[in-house]
Amino acid sequence: MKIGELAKLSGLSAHTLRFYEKQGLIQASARSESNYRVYSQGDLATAKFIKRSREMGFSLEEVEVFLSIRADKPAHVCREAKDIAQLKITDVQQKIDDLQQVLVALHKLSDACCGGNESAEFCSIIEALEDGEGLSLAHSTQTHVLAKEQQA
Amino acid sequence: MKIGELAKLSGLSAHTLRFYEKQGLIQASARSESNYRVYSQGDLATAKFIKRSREMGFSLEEVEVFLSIRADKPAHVCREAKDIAQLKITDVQQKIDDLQQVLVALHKLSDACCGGNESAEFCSIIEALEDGEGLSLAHSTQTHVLAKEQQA
DNA sequence: CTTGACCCTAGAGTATACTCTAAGGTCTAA
DNA sequence: TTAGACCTTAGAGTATACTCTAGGGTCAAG
Repeated sequence: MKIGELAKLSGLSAHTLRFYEKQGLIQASARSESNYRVYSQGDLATAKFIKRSREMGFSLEEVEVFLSIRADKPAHVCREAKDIAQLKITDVQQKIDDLQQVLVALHKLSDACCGGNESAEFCSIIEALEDGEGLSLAHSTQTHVLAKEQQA
Repeated sequence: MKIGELAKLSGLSAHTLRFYEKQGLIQASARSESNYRVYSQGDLATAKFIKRSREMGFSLEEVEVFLSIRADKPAHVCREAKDIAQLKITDVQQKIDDLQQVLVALHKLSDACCGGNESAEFCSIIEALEDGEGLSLAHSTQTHVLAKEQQA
């Protein structure tokens, strides 16, 4: 199959597939006479493997490791895969904890405000951000919990 | 005070303060003869305001709105501030929900694996990523929940 | 009068993962 | 034969928020 079909079947875009190829994650098993990428069922499996890994929150770098384990399983041990998964779990748990603290602080901020068409002269949100009272965010490992996610 | 002192007192770096100035968030109230930025107590309050807002998860764009409300409160209403806070709450809650789903899937993935020095030939992590069974991630509003955060 | 700590600017670099563009070639069906 | 859908490449652009560099000026202490 050509890249368009692989894209459809894998759920990744053709652009993304070419990008992954550049990153060394997946290669077309052949090229047609006209230099089109030709993919096999195995390539489809690989594409899906990558997609699933990404959905689980693994970075491309981590996916690369999984792929190399997958490519030669006898040469690797379970620990290698589990270590990555465990680190990711810790990471995700930390993010959740941080976000939960932010959420509590946000609720405090928001709940105190009437939210109406009243002048903001005494808006409790602005006031709270000004004096910082009652908004304590226990310091987590990540200073700017959300900073890294605001590209959504 | 000069930028170094403001940095110390506000907890923002001098670099960041200059960056925020470029973004129009904060201005030095004056310049010295040698063209050094000179900040007032009010500027310190503004710097802290920005820092607190960032810690609450607001983007620079959102902080800008807060600052403009703060700069002329009578010209604004509470709703403007509360709307931003509410949107952020929804946003954060969504992120938490998504991460929680990822966490559950990650646990499933990891718990099934022995994690030992056994050959990865039958590693359940790799297998699960291959066939995608039992890893269902209900589709949330954000396809790649973690994709945006992996710059941590 | 020199050292070291500070300050200035404009602009480039960092992180991650795409996403798109330009300029062109290929293929299929009407 | 021509439109339209597909494919190719290299490389630039996008998002956000910094973070750093180069090259230079300022200032107080010893």
